[in-house]
Amino acid sequence: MIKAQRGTKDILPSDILTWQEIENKARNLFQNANYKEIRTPIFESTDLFKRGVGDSTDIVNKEMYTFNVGGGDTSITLRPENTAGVVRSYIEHGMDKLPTPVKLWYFGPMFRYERPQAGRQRQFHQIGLELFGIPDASADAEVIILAAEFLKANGIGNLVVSLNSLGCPDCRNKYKEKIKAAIKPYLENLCDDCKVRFEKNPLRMLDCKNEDCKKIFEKEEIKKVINDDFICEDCKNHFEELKKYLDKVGIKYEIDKMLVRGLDYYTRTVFEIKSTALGAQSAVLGGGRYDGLVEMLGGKPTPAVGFALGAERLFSLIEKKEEDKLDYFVVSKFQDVAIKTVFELRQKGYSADFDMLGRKFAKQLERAGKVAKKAVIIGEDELEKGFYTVKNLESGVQEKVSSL
RNA sequence: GCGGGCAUCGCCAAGCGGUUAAGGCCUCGGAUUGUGGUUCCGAUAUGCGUGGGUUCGAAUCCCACUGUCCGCCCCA
Repeated sequence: MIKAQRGTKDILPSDILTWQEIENKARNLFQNANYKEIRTPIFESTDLFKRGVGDSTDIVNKEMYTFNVGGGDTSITLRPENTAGVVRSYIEHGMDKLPTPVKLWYFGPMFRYERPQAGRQRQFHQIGLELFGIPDASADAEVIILAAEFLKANGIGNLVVSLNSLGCPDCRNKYKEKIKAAIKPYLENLCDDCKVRFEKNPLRMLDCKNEDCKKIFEKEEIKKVINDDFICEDCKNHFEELKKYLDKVGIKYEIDKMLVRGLDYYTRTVFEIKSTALGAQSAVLGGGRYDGLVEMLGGKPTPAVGFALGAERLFSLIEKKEEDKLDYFVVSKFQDVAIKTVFELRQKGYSADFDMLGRKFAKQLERAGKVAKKAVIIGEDELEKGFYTVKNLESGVQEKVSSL
């Protein structure tokens, strides 16, 4: 038997209403906020992700589905995330000529070759949005507010946003050097991963889960450097402004100096929303500002901010939507009459179905009782005298009507 | 890439070396040739993830593989 590939899942009819509900809520909320939906291709040039997501990230280094096509001279990759693709589209279609800001949202499958576990699949879905052209913290605030609103709309209450600022490239580089200087004496005691990170991407050391590394970062002298406000005046003001906006709207947040996201393109604001109900993969949603990405991918310098949300993780947190019963189930041994009646009911906008196997009366009614609110009964009497018997299947009350 | 648990019908699940592999749900048929959601009866795994092995005998023990779940890493 051929089975679904490892790390992929069928979304079955029993779950589809809940999925549709998630998508509907995103569509309503984001379109109300003047975001337009964009659908970009599932695969892109491998180069886009190498440059966009970053060569030093795990995503690019070991998790991409990459193929050589066209006789081996074209390398394509199944998108592991969608920001790079949306930015590519933004540049390619000259969206910088559109009124500022340009606000886009998306929903679709992403692909990462990882070991599946709770809350992690190889094909998974993300809902996200991107806002282009606004350097002011009001843009960061809007994006975070929409993220919180969206979760709230899905019944996730009491959420707290983890917030941090990574600074701009300038202050971040200075910060990196300071951290490296502080940690250097302990370099030998770090885990192997952190030794590599020390050179390639020192900030990601702070995310390390290794107990020995954690202990080192807990040391007073190092903690002081980490917690030191390294960011420049402009970045600091930007961050303060953002907090002010969030306070004004009443969004709860906590500053997490350790929050360092794993994609290279983030600048200044980064944020994450977690749930303890999810197990090890606790992040439901993550995002931040990426002021350098558009330029890095060949566009004009354009500030931007966005987030992405793991739809499967959200799905596991929310109450499942039950299927509604049909308005009518037509019960009759005359199949031609049944099919015509069902057709007419549907034309009037009712949901309706009938028995296609010519089962006997009791069985048809049994089915009706399971799937519908009302049964329309059409037998010899009804046919002859030209009326319908409508039975309310919840109350058992039955009445004769001349039309439906 | 590295640890640990688990794998019996569409779903849940008993079985723990010995003749025909419980049970429940769902599905299908009947009791009941026009009144269901209550009840009763019947049907549905020659097979227990796959391949080897141990044994007179294996779903039950051993090995390998595969899958899945949980964790590490990383991320949504």
